[in-house]
Amino acid sequence: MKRRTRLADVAEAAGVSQGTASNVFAKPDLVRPEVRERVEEVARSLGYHGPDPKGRLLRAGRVNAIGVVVMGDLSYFFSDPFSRAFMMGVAEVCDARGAGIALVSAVSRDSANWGIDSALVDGFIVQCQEDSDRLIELARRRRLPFVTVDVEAGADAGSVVSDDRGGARQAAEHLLALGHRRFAVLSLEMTSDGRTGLADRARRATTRYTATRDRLAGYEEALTAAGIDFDAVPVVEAENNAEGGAVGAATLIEAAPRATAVLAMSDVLALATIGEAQRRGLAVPGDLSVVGYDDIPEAARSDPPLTTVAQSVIEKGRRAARMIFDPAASRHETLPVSLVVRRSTAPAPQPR
Amino acid sequence: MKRRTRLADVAEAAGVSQGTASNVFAKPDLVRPEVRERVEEVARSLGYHGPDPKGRLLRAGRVNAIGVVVMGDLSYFFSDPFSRAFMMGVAEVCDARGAGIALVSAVSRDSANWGIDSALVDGFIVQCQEDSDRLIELARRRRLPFVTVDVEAGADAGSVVSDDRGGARQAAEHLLALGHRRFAVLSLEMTSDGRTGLADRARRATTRYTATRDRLAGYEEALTAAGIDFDAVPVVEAENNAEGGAVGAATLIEAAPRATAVLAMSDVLALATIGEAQRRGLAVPGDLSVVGYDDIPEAARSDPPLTTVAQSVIEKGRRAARMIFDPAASRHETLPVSLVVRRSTAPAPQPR
DNA sequence: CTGTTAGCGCCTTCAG
DNA sequence: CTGAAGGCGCTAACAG
Repeated sequence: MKRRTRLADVAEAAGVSQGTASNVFAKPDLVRPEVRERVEEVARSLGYHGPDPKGRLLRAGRVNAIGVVVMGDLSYFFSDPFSRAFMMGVAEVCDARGAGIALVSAVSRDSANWGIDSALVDGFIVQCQEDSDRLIELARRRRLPFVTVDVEAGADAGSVVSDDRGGARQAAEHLLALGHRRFAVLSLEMTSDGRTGLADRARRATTRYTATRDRLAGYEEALTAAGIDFDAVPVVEAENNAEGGAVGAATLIEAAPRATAVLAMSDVLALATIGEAQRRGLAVPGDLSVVGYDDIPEAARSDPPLTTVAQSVIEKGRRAARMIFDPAASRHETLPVSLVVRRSTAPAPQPR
Repeated sequence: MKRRTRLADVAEAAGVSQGTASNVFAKPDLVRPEVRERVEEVARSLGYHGPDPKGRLLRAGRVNAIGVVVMGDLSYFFSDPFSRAFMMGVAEVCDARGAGIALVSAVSRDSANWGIDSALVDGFIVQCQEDSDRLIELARRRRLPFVTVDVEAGADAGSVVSDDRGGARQAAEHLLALGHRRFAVLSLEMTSDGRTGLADRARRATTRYTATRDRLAGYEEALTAAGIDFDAVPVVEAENNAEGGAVGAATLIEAAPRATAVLAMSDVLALATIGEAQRRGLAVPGDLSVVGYDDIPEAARSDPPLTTVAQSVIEKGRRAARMIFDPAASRHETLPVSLVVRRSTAPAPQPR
């Protein structure tokens, strides 16, 4: 036996037309019971177990699944807590619609691979870090609905972003309200060149990662409005993990020994800063106040618990998925953020 | 404009045959540069951005993606650490092959939904809980390669299981060696009826989930061998999440106030037990020793760090995925488990 | 109810 | 190198 049996074989063997055979499986009520049974009988004896979705697909045009394009490779994706929270939101919406989720890695260049070019899906959700992301271009080529996350991609795509600038501003305003005047910023990476350390104004102007850019802008806006010269505030770039944060925090504390407040662009960096400060005998928040960003679960359990800016990653996933399914829904959403005040911030110490 | 432009339209507009147009995109070297450029030019002006994978699929027959059938719904899947680890293994293999991953929810009943019947994939990995799983039957109908995880499905399917019974026995033997004699078991669910709470012998006899059944058998084997009447050991069934675990742990502690050792069938349940014990002023391991199962990452970071049975879930994922891609690979594998002793277990407190 | 017909979009022969 | 033709498996539309 060469070929897998298909619907036409069954139809022929049962002496009915292909259309009728199709109905036996897709719309059984339309077929007279005796005919139906004969066809089913023949199908069984031929080892045919129902129509192949591949054929149906071409006809129907819809896959009933959406593709989620992940940065980096698939196995990193499953190890990343943000992706996970995001996917919970996406999955919730897909569950409700009976849709599937296909994971698409961004690293594939070869068109033989399963990638944005070749994935069988009805639409894409693309997580990006830069406005001009190559992935957006690829997704656009597919002419399928797609939504970008954390980046605005233009009129043809939906987008879900969170109010990074506003969140950063709130963090800075909180510290200003506590009387702080001498700040330092521990920044996420600005672009993909792997550079870390003190970032001067020229370096900051090259920022391509939107989250970094917007949070920086938010800090600047608040401090400038309070009459502080932002160019005099040291900004240190660090890799967003515990080690990178410790290195960055050390650089920061040495560059700005008189600072009383640190604005950290992520909780991971903020927690590393607290650790480094304590190692050097600085009390948090007694000598140094620290504000983070993200509100990861660890933020509530640290010592002291971290004041931070909370964003709902799950909600981001929900909105993104909904945009794919509801073409009528709003195309661009900005999710609010909120400042969560815990105990890593306190009034500025009195100058002596 | 009614229809999306397709390859045939481009070919016609460019005055070449469809075959040539196809080659322009799939095998550019085969086509004379001047012709190629003209076709590309026409394609651009028509807004055609390359062949649609849907058409290719039917011809090629391969999707280049595997389906992972998850128990329960998709959003639960992303919240479960065990699934996450498993997927890291699967993803690693898929990355290496340039294959994609499609998530298929098991709950779908409607054939219009994306389910095992309709997913566009080249093979399935099915995580099951019961031998006679309905999912296995559905997967078999698709006539695609499939492998079952945690269950042996028969000759036509591969399978990857781990030595649950042996692992459970080791956990119990460890506690016995520490001198414990008064045990309690916090069990995973026994079947799909949603029931939780104390499970008597009759209830236990109805167990359909293989992991639950085998671990229970392992505990029983070890305790019985040590002369302990397993029927007198309270067994509480709980949902495998933080809330369910807390409820179950509370029930357990109340049902067996004198127990010195808890055998928990998952780390999630074990961690919940530790939390609940501490909330009630019981010291772990001073008053109560707790052993988990799985060795999820959180187990090493808990307070106290959890003694548990490690199974390499990542490896399970790797093996399962490899079986799909390599029809020649061994079809049935049993992965070993190992006891990881940390600090949630200690010698039994002296009876007073 | 049932049969016929005509594609869905593409790729791959096989001739030229 | 290029063109013509057939078919991958199925279903919707339309006649009987």
